[in-house]
Amino acid sequence: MGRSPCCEKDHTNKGAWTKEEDDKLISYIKAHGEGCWRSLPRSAGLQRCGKSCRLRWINYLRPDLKRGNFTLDEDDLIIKLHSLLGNKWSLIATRLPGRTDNEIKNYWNTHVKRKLLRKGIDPATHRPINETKNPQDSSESSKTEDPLVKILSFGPQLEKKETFGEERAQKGLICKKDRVESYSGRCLDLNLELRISPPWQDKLQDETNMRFQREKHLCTACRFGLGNVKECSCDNVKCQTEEDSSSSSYSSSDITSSIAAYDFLGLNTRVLDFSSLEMQ
DNA sequence: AACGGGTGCAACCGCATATAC
DNA sequence: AGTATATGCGGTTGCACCCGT
Repeated sequence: MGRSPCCEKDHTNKGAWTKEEDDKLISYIKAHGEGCWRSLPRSAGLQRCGKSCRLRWINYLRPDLKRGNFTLDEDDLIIKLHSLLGNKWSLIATRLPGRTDNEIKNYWNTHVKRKLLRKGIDPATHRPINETKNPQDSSESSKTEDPLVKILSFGPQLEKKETFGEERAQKGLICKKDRVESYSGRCLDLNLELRISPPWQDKLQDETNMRFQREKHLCTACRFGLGNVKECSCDNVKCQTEEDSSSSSYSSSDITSSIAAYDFLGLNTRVLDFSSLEMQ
């Protein structure tokens, strides 16, 4: 025998939460903290299943949630992160404090998708729509001169339900060399189920950290390496100059530029340095 | 004022993985 | 070791609201 059931499904409410239910949940979690969703409903006097309580708390009641419209910066970041991570909403949410995966997912489906389509970009592939229609042209498309397209096409499009580490390891496709080489390509071996290990190359780490500090002061377009194109909303000369010097390193195909590319996305390598991650 | 279509978002559903028994 | 539930995640749905006719 396994565990006992978490709740009696016959006696649970469904649908919209009432103010009273919200209050009960909030006061219970304030007193006892999050977790143990299984026993929470009964202890809190709620006729809901634990799963529903968890969802309500995480997506709506948590005090640290940032309500209101998404800012342009958040907008950009979501697009860039999605180009890297695909529909990994929870992962994307970790880079947007105060936003939940559900909120980002909804925002993506209702706003961002449409916005990208209007710009002629396929939201699924982050490539121009006419290019997406002809997938065998991928080698050609990588030669595009448009830096926006370059960056957007940089990340992998994750296949649904694919467990990168496991599947690729089984196929014998992954080794450290492969991972390093993939940085200069399309990051096909980006493994999201990794564990963190000490920095793999300190010098590189320092450089990217310094860069991150500098770029905190730049506009979004410049942070993403677009300072010398139309997308730059920053009229700061210093910003433009810095971008000029950095974009050259970005265009090279070595690993330094690739990791720098991640930093353009605000993915400070202290948090998301794939080079320092190991396969499970 | 009534109606219908479009939109946004909270909540549900089903699945994969982790974990307790 | 095997089984069943808990948890977490992404996809989908349903409803309230808005707006144009």
